[in-house]
Amino acid sequence: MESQPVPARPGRPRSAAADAAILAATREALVELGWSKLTLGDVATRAGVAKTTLYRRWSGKHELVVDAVAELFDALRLPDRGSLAADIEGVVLQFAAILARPEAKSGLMAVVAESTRDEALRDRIRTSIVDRQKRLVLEGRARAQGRGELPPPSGPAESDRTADLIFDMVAGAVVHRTLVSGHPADEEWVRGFTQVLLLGLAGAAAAGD
Amino acid sequence: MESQPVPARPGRPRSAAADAAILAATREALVELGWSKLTLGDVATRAGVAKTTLYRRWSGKHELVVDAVAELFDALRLPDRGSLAADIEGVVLQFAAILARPEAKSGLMAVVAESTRDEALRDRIRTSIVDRQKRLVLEGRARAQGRGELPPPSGPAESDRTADLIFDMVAGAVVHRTLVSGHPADEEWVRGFTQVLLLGLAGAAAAGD
Amino acid sequence: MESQPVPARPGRPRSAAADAAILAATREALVELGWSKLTLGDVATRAGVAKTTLYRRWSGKHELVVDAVAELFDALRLPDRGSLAADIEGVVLQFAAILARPEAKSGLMAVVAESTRDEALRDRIRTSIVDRQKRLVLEGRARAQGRGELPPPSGPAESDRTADLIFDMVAGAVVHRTLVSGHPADEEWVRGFTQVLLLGLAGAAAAGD
Amino acid sequence: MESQPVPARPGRPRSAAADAAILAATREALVELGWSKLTLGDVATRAGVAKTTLYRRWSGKHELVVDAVAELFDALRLPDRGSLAADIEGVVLQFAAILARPEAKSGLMAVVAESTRDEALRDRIRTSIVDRQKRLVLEGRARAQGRGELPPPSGPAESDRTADLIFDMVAGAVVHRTLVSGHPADEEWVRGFTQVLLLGLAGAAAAGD
DNA sequence: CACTAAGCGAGACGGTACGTCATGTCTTTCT
DNA sequence: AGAAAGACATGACGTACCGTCTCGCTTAGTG
Repeated sequence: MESQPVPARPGRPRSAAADAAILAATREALVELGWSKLTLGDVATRAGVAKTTLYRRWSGKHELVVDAVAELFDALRLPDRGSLAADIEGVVLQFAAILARPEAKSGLMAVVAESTRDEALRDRIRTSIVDRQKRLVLEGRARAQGRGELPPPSGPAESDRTADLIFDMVAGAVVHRTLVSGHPADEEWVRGFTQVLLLGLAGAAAAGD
Repeated sequence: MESQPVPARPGRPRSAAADAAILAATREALVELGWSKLTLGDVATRAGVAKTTLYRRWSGKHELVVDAVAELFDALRLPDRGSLAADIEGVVLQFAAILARPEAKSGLMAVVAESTRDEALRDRIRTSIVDRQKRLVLEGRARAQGRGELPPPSGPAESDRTADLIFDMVAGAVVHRTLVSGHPADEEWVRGFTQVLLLGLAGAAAAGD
Repeated sequence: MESQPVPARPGRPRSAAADAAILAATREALVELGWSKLTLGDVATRAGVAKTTLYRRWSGKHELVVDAVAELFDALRLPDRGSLAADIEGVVLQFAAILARPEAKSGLMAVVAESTRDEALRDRIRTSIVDRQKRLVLEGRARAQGRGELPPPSGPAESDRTADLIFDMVAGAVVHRTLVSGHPADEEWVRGFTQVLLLGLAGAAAAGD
Repeated sequence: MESQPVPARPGRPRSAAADAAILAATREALVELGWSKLTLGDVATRAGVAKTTLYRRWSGKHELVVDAVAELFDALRLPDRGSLAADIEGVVLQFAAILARPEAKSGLMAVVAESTRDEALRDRIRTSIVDRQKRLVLEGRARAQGRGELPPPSGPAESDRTADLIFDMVAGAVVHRTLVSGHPADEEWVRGFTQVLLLGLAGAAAAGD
């Protein structure tokens, strides 16, 4: 029985090790050089790979950096600290810690900038990074509902709109604080921010009745 | 009064018209080409100016774009719509409208990205754009205090911290909504966002007593 | 007689058809693309053969083209037109006709150029092309001696030196006329050239006594 | 009075030193590397010049090498050795000496090879090298006519045809001897060749009456 | 009214990275 | 073991832009 749908194409298969080496080299170069001085030739050299191998897999600097940065955010976990507020503070602190790393901040804003003129890149960012982390908002809400901190789910449309708003507010505030204002998103700041967010959402939910 | 007649350096004075032409050409090129394809040679040509003239005034692409984009945000005004919520909604909508323009979003994110590795650029952004618009938060709060919607000013430290938080939350959420999530920051969204923000701030103020 | 049944090496024997297909494809590519734009990948594709197959038989572009071009010159025949002058004119015209073909001129000069720095290639050219066609000079002289147009053979050293000179003069003049001067080596030119050559050789033989 | 018709174009003028340095570097690279391993990047480096500067003046490797090699042949002089035969031997020996230099032989055949498919290159070779050296044939004949070794000039058409034939025979034979047969065109060979050529021409002239 | 000093348009210059292409080798699977 | 397919390391290609420079010319103030 041919249970695996592997096409078994002719010719030498692509090296799986090369992909990993390239993404790691990309992050390394981002740390050392930053976005604007990162060159694909240099990444290829660091990865011990030819430039052609790199171009065979990615169409350019932007696509490559999206993939390299996306892996960083996969480390995010929703901690169970006993209360909704504490859970949120925990995940926001993790998010802030990732954003504080040079390989994340330098590359992330640059691809967002480019994505304003490149539909395909925008989709790639949304698929690889944004939508993938929205799970945290949904998990957190579900857990809070289980604890009785939030009312049980209402209509899905309302749900989605609120989840999107939460995501934009959390990610936006942390990014702006870190990259634009240039101050660290430390515990104190996160506590204040979370308080405002949760009280505001609670108030809006009450008013929305 | 500006009584001083300028140091009066020897030699031919710099053309004032050139500066304006260059900044306008920069915005035009941002609209047509976006950040990454904008070249200083092209900007110079559009402005009817030699490349040397451009380099005599700005040290590079990043500095030039900061100045070109900064002018856009100077059009922001705090409208008097009768209530704090309405005032905020008004100014957020203006902000969203500017961010929706291609010359703003493409350039702004790019210089922010670069500023993560360039202290001087970070300062220039803060000076020319961020701090300059923080006036809107302060004006809005003062007006609301005059109306009695907010309690009179307490200590300055507390003040600043809250003003910074508000600024990060507003700017961050609108930027993230517009550029990352890719949805328009329209009236409905702004109303929901403002409601959460104000209720959250009020609740936090009450809790903070 | 070739009675030996070949060493009979283990494994799949090499395809004989492949060799012919590759040489034909090489000439075809020379016609269409010329030497400098001919690529081995393209030749392999045209021949319906993998690049590896090609490299198993030839060590590179130069060697391959030598073999492809050498076959063209094997078509040269010494015609029997009744007199030495007419015989020479006949063979020179054939030579000129081959040199006029694009697959010959483009490739031939290129390998000669490369052979100035590559001893092995120089030998290959001499073996496969030059020495092989020197037979025409020897045949022609023998036939003329049979007819009594030339005196019977003298010492072998003298012979060889004269044969070499004739070959250099004939091949050189035709090549230079065709490729450098860019004019056709037509009947009129060949008649004039042959006349000078034969009268010169006769005079030199008389003076050399 | 504006006697010099110098247009005085705007902008920085091209560096004359760069041209000379590039051509010298090209010859140096031809000696060390030969045609096929010569790269324009390397030439630029040797000349202490940017690749762009090189491409601003020449459209590619072939054009550049034509100019670099052409300068070599400008050193040819028609010596006055007292007789036509001696004069010819002298100039042929000079020609052979130049062709024996690696920077000449490697490059010359390569550009001739390429010129079979490139009309512009063919013209450039003819203009810069071939036609320029045809002067030697004409000078030599004029001098011999002055000495009474040759009859005074007849019709110009006949003249040109004979001059072309002489040029093709001399250049062709020396090139073929040197590059293809791979033997040096030394004094002995040149004497033999010149004898055949002159006796042949004399005989043909007599027969052509 | 010359003289000086800087600004200015034009375009050449030394660099650096780009993204593509060809070379010759290798690693697959199939014959 | 040969062959087809195609990935791979290497390195040159020709182009584009960067930021600097060197021209000749213009436009002020100053002596």
